[in-house]
Amino acid sequence: MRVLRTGVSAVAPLPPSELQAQQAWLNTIIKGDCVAALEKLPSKSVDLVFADPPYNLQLGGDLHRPDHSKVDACDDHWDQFASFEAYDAFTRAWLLAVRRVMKPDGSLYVIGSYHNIFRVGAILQDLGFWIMNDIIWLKSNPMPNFRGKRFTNAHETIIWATKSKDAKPTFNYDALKTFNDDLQMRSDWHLPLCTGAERLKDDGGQKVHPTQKPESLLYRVLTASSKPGDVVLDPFFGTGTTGAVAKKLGRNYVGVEREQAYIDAAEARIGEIETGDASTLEMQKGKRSERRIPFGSLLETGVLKPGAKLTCSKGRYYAIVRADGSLKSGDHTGSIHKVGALVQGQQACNGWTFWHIDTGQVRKPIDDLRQEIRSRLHT
Amino acid sequence: MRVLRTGVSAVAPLPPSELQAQQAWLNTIIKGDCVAALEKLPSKSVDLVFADPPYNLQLGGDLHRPDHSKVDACDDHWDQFASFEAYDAFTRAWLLAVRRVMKPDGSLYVIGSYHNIFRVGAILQDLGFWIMNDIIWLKSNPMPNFRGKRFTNAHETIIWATKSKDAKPTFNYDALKTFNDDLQMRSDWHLPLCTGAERLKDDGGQKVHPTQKPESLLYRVLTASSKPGDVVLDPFFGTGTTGAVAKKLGRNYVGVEREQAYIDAAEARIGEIETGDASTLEMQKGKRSERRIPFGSLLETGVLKPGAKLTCSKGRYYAIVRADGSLKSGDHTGSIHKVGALVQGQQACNGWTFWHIDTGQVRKPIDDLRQEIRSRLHT
DNA sequence: TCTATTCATGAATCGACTT
DNA sequence: TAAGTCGATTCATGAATAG
Repeated sequence: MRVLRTGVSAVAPLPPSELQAQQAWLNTIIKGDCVAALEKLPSKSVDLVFADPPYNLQLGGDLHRPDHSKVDACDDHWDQFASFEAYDAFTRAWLLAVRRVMKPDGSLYVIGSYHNIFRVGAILQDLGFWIMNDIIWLKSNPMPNFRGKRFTNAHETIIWATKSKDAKPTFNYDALKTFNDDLQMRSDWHLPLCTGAERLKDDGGQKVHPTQKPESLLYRVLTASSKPGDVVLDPFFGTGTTGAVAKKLGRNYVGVEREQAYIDAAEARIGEIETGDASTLEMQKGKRSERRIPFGSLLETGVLKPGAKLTCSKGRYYAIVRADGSLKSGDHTGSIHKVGALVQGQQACNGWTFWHIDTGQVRKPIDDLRQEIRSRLHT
Repeated sequence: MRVLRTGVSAVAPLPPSELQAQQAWLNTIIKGDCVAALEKLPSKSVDLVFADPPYNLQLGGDLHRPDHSKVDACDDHWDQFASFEAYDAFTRAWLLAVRRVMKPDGSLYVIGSYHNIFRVGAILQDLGFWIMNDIIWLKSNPMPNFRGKRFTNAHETIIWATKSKDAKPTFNYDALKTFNDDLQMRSDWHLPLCTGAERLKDDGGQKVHPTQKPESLLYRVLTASSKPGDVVLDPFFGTGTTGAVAKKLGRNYVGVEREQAYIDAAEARIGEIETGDASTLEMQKGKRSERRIPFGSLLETGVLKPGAKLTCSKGRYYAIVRADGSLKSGDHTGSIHKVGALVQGQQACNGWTFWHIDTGQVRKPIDDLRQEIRSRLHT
């Protein structure tokens, strides 16, 4: 087994120095176990690490959707660990290996879900890493919760850490602020899942990797915490999203991956990428559309109180607001929309404009109350 | 020092049983250290716990300076390790105390930031708690990052956990869905900070508590994971947001707090709250909690007659109703569910929504017929 | 060619009750 | 306790298909 593979993308996009040009591992994928492979790299050689380690999901039996189709779960062998202890030992080992190759002012990003991220975060702290932020990737289109037993798991957590408290990592504050319409970039990132043409598929049309990350996510990480010519390491390279974005943005990458199938897909993918003129590249922007205010917010915020009486504009129908945000009108209960439709005997109804509330001498639609909350949120 | 304080709000809002009315600690604030105070409570007596623990018990104020100014604290590895260890020991102690008083199917919510939440989450898992979700409170109006060295820290993390993997916690799925305009509730909650009139101020206009949580946050937690009459514990009661919302929503509360000033503020605050009346506190129920109507009832009541023809929504499949409540479709016979599955070649099928009947010009699911019987039974 | 409808799918720790 | 039965349960998006 060759330890170093020189793939189609072996030429560094932007080697800023003679020294880097001599390093054979730049812009390659190293095949093998993460810890062993990282021993091939010199210490203090990496500016930025993005790590998407196994999440250690502990799934039960099969899960079916309401239409009885089966959910294609992430049940690969590499995600299975015998115990929390085993997962912790694995995590400590790769974090130490990564720590050695990081430059003193380098940055580390680790992504995970509630299954593993708390263990990763605690171990990071135990090893002396310094957490700069935790960042929330909010998925605009997550998979729903089919059984109605939990909240829709609509996000993942990313930890940004440095090697020590004293580190002074790259942080392109102004670039991010400009990108974000002159507002500071926040710790919540609204980005869609990796789907469509970006999602790598095999000949059979099946996804190549169960957990391919969107390029928009890496784009934001690299834009925030690296400079052109920097070296970006991904110790769990998978199908190479990190390498693809690094090449696009004129950064050098180095990946570590165990599965040959993923390496092949990644090399083909990165080979097709051209390093762009950075000024022409555009980050995928978060949705800035006006946020939805659910009816329940009127109760949470106290704008409306449980027991309040709502009427239609003419006072012909009425309903009582219950604490959980449902309405009750005679035998009918349900959302403002559902009850609005039921009392009128119609198929559908916009509860926001149908239901009114009497305040003093004025009867106004509850949509006005929502507007009040919106203006509060904006200030 | 009195261990039990019977404040202005000592009367339980909704004691559902004689037993609870006899328990002196219900709807009181217990003054003292969290672990010691919880020993006064019987085991398995609490339905829901909301905990907002200190972030830095032994770490000093270092971690939380909003201006990120350099701290002159000892930062060598040993001290750092010792500090985290002390925090971990504290966390383990109060989580074990809470675990004892939780009912087997009770829920625990813990809120924190990146400074402490990873340690809390890992310890939760180590102690055998089972994480149901992590929830992100997204602040619509967070404090900006003044120095431009990090992302604006615009969120906090809440962990929802049960005592064990096998627990079956209260989760008012349908109420939350109705609350959220008929979309299932997600793990990201967009809520503003506690400001304005809701924020408790002392005579000098200074905020009474540095980290008062908004009532909207507790409203959602209690709406999700408790029922009217439940017992809600807050082991770090502060100025009593948990108690205030519990009383509003007809839940019993019990708080633990060390600082007399906070206890005074909380008792005054809760004393002014009025509990909503029972009908408005009723939660939107799902179908599962409604009375079961077997298919045979449709025949018994004459809503459906033997020999009736059922079809799927598109009319592609059909079946004949037999007098014993079974269906016959070609060679397939059996229950509405079994025959529905068989004709589609699937493992399972909800016959109530799969099979339809033509009534005049409308084709409607037989579930509607069941609904008619239900409403008849209610009147 | 354009529009409307249907279909597929994404890191998921995803029953409850009776016999 | 284990097995069998009943029957509850999904949102956003893009691609494919139909009109």
